[in-house]
Amino acid sequence: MSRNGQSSGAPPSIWLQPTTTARKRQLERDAVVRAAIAVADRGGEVALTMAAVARELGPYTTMALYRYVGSKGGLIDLMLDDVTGEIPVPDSLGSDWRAQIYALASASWAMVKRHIWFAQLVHTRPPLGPRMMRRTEFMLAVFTGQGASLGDAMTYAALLDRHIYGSALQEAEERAMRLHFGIESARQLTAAIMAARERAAAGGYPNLERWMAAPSGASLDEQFELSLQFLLDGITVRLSDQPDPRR
Amino acid sequence: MSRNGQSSGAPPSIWLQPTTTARKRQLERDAVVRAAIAVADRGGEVALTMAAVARELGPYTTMALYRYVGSKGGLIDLMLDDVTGEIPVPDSLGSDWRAQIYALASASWAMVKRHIWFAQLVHTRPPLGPRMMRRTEFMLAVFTGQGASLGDAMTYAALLDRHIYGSALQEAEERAMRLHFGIESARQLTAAIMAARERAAAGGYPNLERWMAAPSGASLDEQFELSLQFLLDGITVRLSDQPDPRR
DNA sequence: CTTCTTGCGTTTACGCTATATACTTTACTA
DNA sequence: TAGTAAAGTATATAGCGTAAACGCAAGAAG
Repeated sequence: MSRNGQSSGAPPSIWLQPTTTARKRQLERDAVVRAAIAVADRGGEVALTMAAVARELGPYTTMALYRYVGSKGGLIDLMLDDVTGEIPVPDSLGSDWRAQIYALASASWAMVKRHIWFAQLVHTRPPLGPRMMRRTEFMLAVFTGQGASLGDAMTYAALLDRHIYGSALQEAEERAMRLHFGIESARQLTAAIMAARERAAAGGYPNLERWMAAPSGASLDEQFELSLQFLLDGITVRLSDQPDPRR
Repeated sequence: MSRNGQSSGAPPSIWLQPTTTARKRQLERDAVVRAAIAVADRGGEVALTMAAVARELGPYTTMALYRYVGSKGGLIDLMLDDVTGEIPVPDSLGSDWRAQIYALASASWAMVKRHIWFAQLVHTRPPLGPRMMRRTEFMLAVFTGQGASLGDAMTYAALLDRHIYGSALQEAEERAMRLHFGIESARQLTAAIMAARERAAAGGYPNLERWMAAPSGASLDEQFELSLQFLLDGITVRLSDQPDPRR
């Protein structure tokens, strides 16, 4: 009943399985992952189907993919880890912890904007890929290097990731909604906005209506930056409250 | 081709359609929504299928639901708005803006913890429900009342919601993963953790491995609280930098 | 009281998804 | 050259959302 190592249950996370025996022609796996990324970059999470990936690869059937990625979940694991590799992670700790963390967060933000599907999928799989672990390890090293306990370090790392991926999710879903709803043409867009605005007016929401009439405020990039600084400020205070920079 | 009002395109958001003519026996809609919420509360997003909702209602077929909610998307709209109604929103502005926003954020957090599916679904639909609009309107009123521009007010509101829903998403997905992977029994859980930990050790991630060996740090509730305070601190500074509390 | 209309709920059907299983084909190795 | 292990295909299944057509029951109109 069980397919391998793990005692039983259900699909046991591709990271926990032995590396594919890789006997004869290991020219694929990477190609499959690359094709899947291309498909998802183009159409987001909804477009990522096994059939679409096979089509992207050319002369292959859907089932051929299963030889290389085990399941769709496994493919997603590989995709997530692959693009996480686009984020540069320093090899050693620098003198300015905040600058290093800021750079990591910014690079992460740039990556998730390139790959709109990332934020939609990252929450659905355990983050056990080597590059994802390396990235987390770096953050932990930075914070513990500043005297934080391991628990606090993980708290800070999680808090920053939540912000990065949360912001990306917002952008991704907005884009998806714009595609998926009938809002291709500008005419339909304004029509939809006007209808929503009327609802706001009728319901007695003056501020909301005013905003819908003329959406204003920081761009998502600026919002990202702003919140990031808020969070880094908070972490800074907590780190300096630390009894003593130890180890 | 088009079903009603809106010129064309695709499912035009249930909020923008005329309220159902409500001629003969309008005993349902609410019952459908309640049943759907019950189903999703139990099994999360993945369990929310039209068939499951019909089964929950008892003697109805799947297709019967479509008379009342138009589509699955429409049902989700109604569910999201319904539970948003569980968040108390003050009728007027108090003297302590931070306390009011804090209370709203805390109540929102409590709600999304009760309804694990909320964070998974809120990003997939435009937030046009009356109760969602009312909640947003209140936040805008608070911040503009403190002298913020409308754009800044929306920025702050969005930033807080991102944190609330992002935190909820993390909790929801962790729970979903625990259910969906073979981690029903404690034995399997520890086995999975140990395997992951070995990967961390092999990869040379000492901090990560140490943390996996003995996960520590703030609970998700404490993390939520911590980040919330960071964000409120940041907003406070920005509000007090405002030239003058106007209007 | 009878006929007409209207809308509820069901039935049937379609296209799409992931993927288990069994098969054929290919290519390297002994 | 024969044997074998892997690559890729064909087929089939269960579940999903939902379009379309239908039977039926209840209120309105004559």
